[in-house]
Amino acid sequence: MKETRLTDFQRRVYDAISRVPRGKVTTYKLVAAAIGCGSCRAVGQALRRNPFAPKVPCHRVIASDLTIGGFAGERTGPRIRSKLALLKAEGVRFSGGRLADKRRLFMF
DNA sequence: GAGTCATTCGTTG
DNA sequence: CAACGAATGACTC
Repeated sequence: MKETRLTDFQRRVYDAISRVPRGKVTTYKLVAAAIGCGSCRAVGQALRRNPFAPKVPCHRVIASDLTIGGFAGERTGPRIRSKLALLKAEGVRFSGGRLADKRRLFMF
């Protein structure tokens, strides 16, 4: 059991996503910019491990291209399907694997 | 210490 | 318009 897995960076990522209201989604780049990181990959890294799941709605984070991005460590597969279904259940509509309404994007 | 990653941007064909 | 490679920052083994 190691608690040291949480770094200052990860803490900011989870905090940023945690403040995203239900029915809205955010992008890796937005989160990265919100925490002050120049790399969007670092954000995905934190979500991929997601030690705070499901406390942290990592499924509310999509790519800046409005694409679904990834989920559960997979960029594609049945897990992504679940992510889409989950967002849809929250009021977020996706079309062709991309966010139908960018207005659902939550900006910090 | 090196490799990997759920990304993004820019350039080239 | 489409596709590929390079860049970047952090995490894990």
